[in-house]
Amino acid sequence: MKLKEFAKQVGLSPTTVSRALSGYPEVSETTRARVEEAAARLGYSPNVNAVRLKTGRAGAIGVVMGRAGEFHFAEFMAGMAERLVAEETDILVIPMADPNQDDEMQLYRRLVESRRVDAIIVHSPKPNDERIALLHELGMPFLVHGRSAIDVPHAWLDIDNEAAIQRATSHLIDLGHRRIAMINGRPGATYALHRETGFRKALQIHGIEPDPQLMASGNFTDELGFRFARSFLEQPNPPTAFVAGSMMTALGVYRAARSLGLQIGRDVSVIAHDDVFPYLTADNMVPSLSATRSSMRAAGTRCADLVLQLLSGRSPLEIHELWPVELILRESTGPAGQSPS
Amino acid sequence: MKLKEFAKQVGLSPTTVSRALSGYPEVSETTRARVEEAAARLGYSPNVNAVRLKTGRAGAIGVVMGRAGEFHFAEFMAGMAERLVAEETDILVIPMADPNQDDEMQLYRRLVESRRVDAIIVHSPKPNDERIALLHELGMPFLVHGRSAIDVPHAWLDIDNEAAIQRATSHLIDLGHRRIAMINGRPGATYALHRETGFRKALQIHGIEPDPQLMASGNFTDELGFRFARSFLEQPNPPTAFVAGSMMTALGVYRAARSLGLQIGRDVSVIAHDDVFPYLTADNMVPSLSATRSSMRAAGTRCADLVLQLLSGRSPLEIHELWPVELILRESTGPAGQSPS
DNA sequence: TCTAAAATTGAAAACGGTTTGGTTCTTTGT
DNA sequence: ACAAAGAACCAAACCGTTTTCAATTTTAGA
Repeated sequence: MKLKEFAKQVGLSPTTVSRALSGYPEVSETTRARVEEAAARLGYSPNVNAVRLKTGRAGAIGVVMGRAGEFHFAEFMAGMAERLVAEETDILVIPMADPNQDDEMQLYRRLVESRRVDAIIVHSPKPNDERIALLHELGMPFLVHGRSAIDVPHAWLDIDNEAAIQRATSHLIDLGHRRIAMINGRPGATYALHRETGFRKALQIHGIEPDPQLMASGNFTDELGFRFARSFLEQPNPPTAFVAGSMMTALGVYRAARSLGLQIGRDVSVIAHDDVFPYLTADNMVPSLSATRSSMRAAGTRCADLVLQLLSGRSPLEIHELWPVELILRESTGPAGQSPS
Repeated sequence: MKLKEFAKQVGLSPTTVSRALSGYPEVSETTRARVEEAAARLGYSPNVNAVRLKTGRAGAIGVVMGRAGEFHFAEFMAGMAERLVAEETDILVIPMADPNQDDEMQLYRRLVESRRVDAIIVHSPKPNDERIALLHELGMPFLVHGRSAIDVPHAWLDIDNEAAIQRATSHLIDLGHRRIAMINGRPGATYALHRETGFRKALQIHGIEPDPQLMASGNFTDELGFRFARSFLEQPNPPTAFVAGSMMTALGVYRAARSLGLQIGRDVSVIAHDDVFPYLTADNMVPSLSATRSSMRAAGTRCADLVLQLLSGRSPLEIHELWPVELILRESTGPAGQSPS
């Protein structure tokens, strides 16, 4: 059913019908009601592509998906979805071909030029992130999930990784731990740097020298969690506590400790960062996992919200949110005992 | 840069330019080369919205995302992305408001009417799935990931859940297990029914009566895995083996067994279904997990491929793929010993 | 060399809406 | 009662392509 046809049925001009449905004020309330009723009854809805062409709006927010099937991704998107379901806006997932640098820039460039999205969400930014510079230069509205030190105005939402890890580490130190290992996320991303800073600060405040032998980084997988933890624990002077980057990493750390006959919470303490997944909860691990916690889903919801604000004209300069992170203490952390021999 | 303007720059009519770029045969190769060079140099690319309006194509495949942040989802999408990155097709994620039945139908109806997607992928179908009937009725191309018994022609791709679980169960029986528990997925979905059938068949062939007290179903979370396994193991006549629906379920089962001092692979055997996640591998669990394995990512890639075929005219009736599932035996399965007292 | 057929190219009409710039019909103020 | 302002509506232009149909140029055949 096309507008022209529909308008004829209602006995009005296309102009008036269009205005009635779009909520313009210059149409009387009685006609508006009549039009809306008829639209519902006859099943008329404007052709999206025509609307988009005319208005220049794409009606979608773009999210570039990396190759590594990040398990955070689904949660974040579910969160976005929660906010966007009421709007006339969908989520466009853009696959990233290669982790190749140039290609990625090309991808963003083409995405902007193709006008398929009204805004873009940038994930895991680096301190000096080219994507941010590019999007700013191209004039595409965007929101950064995470933070960048780049000198370009941009909207962002991030969790306070530094404070979270500093607090977690301090807590371990307060428990008497002196040799603390850190398994961080992929190097390069700002969040990993922030976490490292938080870690180092906590050590420094308590006069502990960080040991590069106890610091590692890589993807958030149980595999790496295990490998790093195991190799640390097999060192001559092993750590008594771990700060782990993710739930999956923590699973690996648990496994490594167990494989060496160490009891978590007594022989070895563990704190991990928990993005809150419905299918794997820190509370349920054995022993339950102490964690710095921040809901990835909530972040998705809020990011969607902020992007909508951005699109309705709010300045990116006003949109900066730094979320505090909870520290939930459970059974995986305990006082440092005598080093197990 | 608009077509008209660009055409003028190249010294050709918009018609010819459009044809040159779309690969039509009636334009000479020399002009095509010239146009393509100029397009690259001047950075011209057609306005997507205009193209979509004119051609009626949306250039996107729709995937409806349920509320439960399924961890499978990201893998499947990553797989789709792998195939679609080369095409001019993106993935549109449509958030589902409520798990409410009517609402879901409304959602699909509106999605089709809005012409935002060229095709839809339907997940976790039920034997008599209304969505399939609706999409068929509305004439929207779609592919079902999973299977439905509904009497409506449709393209589908599924893994052989029944055979997989039957084989897994048979293997446990061969090892001497007689009391085998099953923790299945959400009731209602065909895949859960198929798995149950496979389970029952294996028992029946060996003359074992299925015990409803040892069968449960629910979301794929570690939480439910733990709860069900724990309650089963605490029964007077506990199971000696488990068939678990997912990796997360298996984590819960492991935990439950450990919490009761049972050793997996000796006191209790476990086989789970593994969708192959980069961040949590069956091989790395302790003890390593025997599993029925099928790559969710590969399914995503193939589904994307099949949808493209569908869109280029292949009949849905020809598109039926049933993937065999591997059974990988590892340490979590062993001969049934004497019942631990 | 001339003509019919084939290969290229272009002009203009869609595609289905939104929005500008009137036009007509009511109100309101005096 | 009359002009001016306001309310409600409409005709037509436009968004940026693709595609039909027709015109022009080349090529091939005799």
